[in-house]
Amino acid sequence: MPELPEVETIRRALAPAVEGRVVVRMEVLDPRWCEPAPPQEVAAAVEGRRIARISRRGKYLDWELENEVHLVMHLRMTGNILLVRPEDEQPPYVRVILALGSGERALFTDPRRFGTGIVLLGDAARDTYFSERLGVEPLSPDFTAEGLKAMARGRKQPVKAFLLSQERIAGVGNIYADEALFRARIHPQRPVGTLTRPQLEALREAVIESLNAGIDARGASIDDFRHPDGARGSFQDRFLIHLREGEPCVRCGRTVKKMRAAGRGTYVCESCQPRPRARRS
DNA sequence: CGCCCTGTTGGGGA
DNA sequence: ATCCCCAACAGGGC
Repeated sequence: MPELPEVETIRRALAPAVEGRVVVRMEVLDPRWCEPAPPQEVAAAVEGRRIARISRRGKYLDWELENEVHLVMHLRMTGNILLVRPEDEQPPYVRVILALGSGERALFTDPRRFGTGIVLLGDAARDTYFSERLGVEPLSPDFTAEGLKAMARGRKQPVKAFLLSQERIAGVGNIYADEALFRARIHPQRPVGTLTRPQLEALREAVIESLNAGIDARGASIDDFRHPDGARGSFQDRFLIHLREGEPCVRCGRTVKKMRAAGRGTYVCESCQPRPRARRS
């Protein structure tokens, strides 16, 4: 579930509920979560600190605590944050517990245990961590056609792999990449360097539209995060192309195909998104 | 019932 | 750069 829109949804729901509160205690139940740092070291850096702000960069969630202590989380594929009251039943797959006082706790749940967390001391350390891994925020004014053009120039890399590379554009995952390519009518295996200026502009707009559609699809109420299935809305309803193998394309009616691109399952309408032919860059 | 495949992520090695 | 495998688990198909 966590691509940029899902993490942003969690951030919006969580922020008003936890900002200003103190992390009374932190329990890391799965040591792998913060590897290689020892869980008690992570807990010690966090405990007793007030939560100043919940922010997001790419698919990372940043708990900004007082004194520039950052608890940076990545939910990977199945991670989620739940806010539970004392009387609530403990949901399954809890990996980390943040006790916020008065019995309320924020839980990091994750069936597959791919999710991770790290403590970064100082805003500069946080900035470095992100800038080493993440490129432009697609929903920011920095995401321009000129920038896209510069990044794409001369590259033979398939456009889908390009969209998925977090070091270039931060936060676009498998589903939204398919969605954006469908909206822009571009085939996933098209070498990114061969895209025309109008196509790059269409792609830029399609990325933004797809991400916003994901964010808007759901009201980010904190109540969504008070039970185990919180914020996991019906998935396929929000997407025009993803998980539609064998079904008619919503635009032309031809059958949606499933293929492999950039190592991931990829859905495409070969009529709306014609296969690349010429091999130039 | 059991085996095999797939997957919303990213990192590492060939 | 690029492909493949891996992490750990659930769910579906056969």
